[in-house]
Amino acid sequence: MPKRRAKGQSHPCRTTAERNGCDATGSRRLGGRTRRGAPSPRYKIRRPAHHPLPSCTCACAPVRLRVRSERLCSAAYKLQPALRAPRRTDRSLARLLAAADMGRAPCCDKASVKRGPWSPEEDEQLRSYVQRHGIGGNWIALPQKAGLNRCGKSCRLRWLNYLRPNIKHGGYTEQEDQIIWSLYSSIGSRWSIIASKLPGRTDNDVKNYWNTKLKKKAMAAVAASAATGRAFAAPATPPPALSPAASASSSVTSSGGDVRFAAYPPQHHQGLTMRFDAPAPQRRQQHTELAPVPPAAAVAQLDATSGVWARQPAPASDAVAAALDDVFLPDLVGGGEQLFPYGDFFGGLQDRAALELSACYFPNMAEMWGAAAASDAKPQGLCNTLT
DNA sequence: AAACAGCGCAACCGCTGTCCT
DNA sequence: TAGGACAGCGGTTGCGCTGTT
Repeated sequence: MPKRRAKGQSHPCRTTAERNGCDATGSRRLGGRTRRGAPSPRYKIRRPAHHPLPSCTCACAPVRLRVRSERLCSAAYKLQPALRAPRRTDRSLARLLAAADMGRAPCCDKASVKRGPWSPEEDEQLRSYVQRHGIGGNWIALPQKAGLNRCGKSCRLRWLNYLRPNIKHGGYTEQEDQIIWSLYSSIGSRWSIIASKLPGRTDNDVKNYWNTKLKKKAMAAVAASAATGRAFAAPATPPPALSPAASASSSVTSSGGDVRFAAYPPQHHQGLTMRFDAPAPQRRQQHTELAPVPPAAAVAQLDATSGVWARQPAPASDAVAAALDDVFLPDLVGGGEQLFPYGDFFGGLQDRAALELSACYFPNMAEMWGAAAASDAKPQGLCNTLT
């Protein structure tokens, strides 16, 4: 049964008493409050205006953007200051301008297609069609062929996130928690990459899981460690060896990944910076030429006696930190100024544990970005096999 | 019994990347 | 080089469920 009721469709029962009595499961069903209009906390976190690049002389000064056209840039800014946003390109600006000029072309006629929750019948219709014919390389055309009165994007989403075989829902293990936690701290909210390391999980599911549960768990752990004055402790359960699939993807350039797992976990880490609400790093195109990054083993050493992560000698540590900044923060940190205010509430501590764990999956950062580039952030078994 | 409040998560929205002409 | 078309991604929304008052 779909959980959601279609927009504008009132509940079949009138009174609360009736509602309470109409639950098919037999349990009480009370209240039901919508939070319409209440902005989510994340919504309030807006990226600040960007700083101008010396090379950009236009009024907009779209920083660190790949916009070369002053004409497009100025036109866009005059039209809508909000267009002053990261990752703009000439191409995207031109498209935005065109959309503003003529009205955005919808991907489908939203008035005539069904929206909202999927019925079991629709699910079966889509499932059987895809199993018989595949996607056919065109989601837009699929609904018509399958006899579904749905938008192609909606069909795609439903299939990838729900109907696709071997999808897992809920029941996250400690190991999965650690993987998500570690990768998030390293690469930010690149959910498709993170999900690709978790067989059966979708990016949407991982994202929801992080936002609703794991983030709180992580924050509570960090807060607890801060309150006790002890260094932050990572999740207790060590990740076992990589799954065959993950191992295969990782073993190409990794000779030490699984070995490093054997040394996990550090019981106490000297400082950890979890970048909650961190902006996603710039996309892979900007990382095709990577800064030289030392192997992960050089990042930190676990003191077997004390269980404490020992700092490297200052020069090496600085070099590592600088290299990592090059990889992760090329557009966020510049001239000693941090543009996005994230992670500060953890006291500006340095993360080593997260790097350690993520290094198990991506023994070095070059491999990680290489994997991202190779997969184009496509989760395993998703679009690659369907489109 | 009823109302309130918090949460989970499916679905949507808007944008970017890529391919092609 | 410009632009159309489509896939994919990450952020956000909002409905239903459930515990509490």
